[in-house]
Amino acid sequence: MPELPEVQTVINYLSSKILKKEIEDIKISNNKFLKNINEDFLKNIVINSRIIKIDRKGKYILFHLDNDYTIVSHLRMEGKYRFEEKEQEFKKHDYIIFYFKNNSRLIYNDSRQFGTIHLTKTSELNNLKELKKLALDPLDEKFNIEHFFQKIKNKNITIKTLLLDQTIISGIGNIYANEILFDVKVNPWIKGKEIDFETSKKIIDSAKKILKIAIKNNGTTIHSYEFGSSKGSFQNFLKVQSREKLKCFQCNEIIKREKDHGRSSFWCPNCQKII
DNA sequence: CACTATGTTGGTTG
DNA sequence: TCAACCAACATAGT
Repeated sequence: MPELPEVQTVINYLSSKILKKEIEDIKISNNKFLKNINEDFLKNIVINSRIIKIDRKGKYILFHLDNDYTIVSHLRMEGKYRFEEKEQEFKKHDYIIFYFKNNSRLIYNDSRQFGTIHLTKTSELNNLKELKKLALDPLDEKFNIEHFFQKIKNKNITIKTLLLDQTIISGIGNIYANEILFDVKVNPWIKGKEIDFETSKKIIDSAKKILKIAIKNNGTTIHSYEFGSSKGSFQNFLKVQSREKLKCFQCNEIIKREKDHGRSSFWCPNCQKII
């Protein structure tokens, strides 16, 4: 489900619901999400604690507890959180339940079971292997275009695939990679080594712009992404993603779709020429 | 029914 | 080190 805008939307949603609530119990019906901990250890640390802050690094959600531990959650394709004020029917693929007082609860649901959960000391957060290797995301004020350019300039793989590499730039996934490249009129099949500094700057500027607008729209719901039970609205503004065989809004050319490293690239062959 | 697709990423292979 | 491929899994669409 999530790229940066969707993850940020989930964080905004949860922050309005669960901060400072005492966690009284956890029920886990599927252990496979727990990566560097077992169920007993997670329960030991989390029960009786409170989540005091929720933020993210790249697409990883960070639940900071009041006891110097942080839960690190990645939603991968289908992970979802929802908060319930009052008990309701469980849904298929509800796998982890955090119980607060008054029967309110936070539920983690993940139909494809790809999601991951790590637990680490907050002070050692940046030593976690998964976070350590992540690049900054383009909305981070410390994001450095020169650094980005250095990482792509010798690469013999496509700019589309490079934008998906979280060690080069974090937060971008398939939808926004396609949309950003359309926005800057760069063909997705151009190799990293063919991109000059000016173009890489344009790409980053566009990434900032598009990710911000997408956050304002609560993300993009194409298949199943939702926060709580609400959906995003950025799908109404997509220019190429999921528009195969439809006319380009800019020039009426037919939008193409082809796989690049197993992921669908969508582009307008007229607007996005090969250099 | 068989086959392909899907907002991800890690491990393996050459 | 780099790039290609496949795996994890459920579900919807052709």
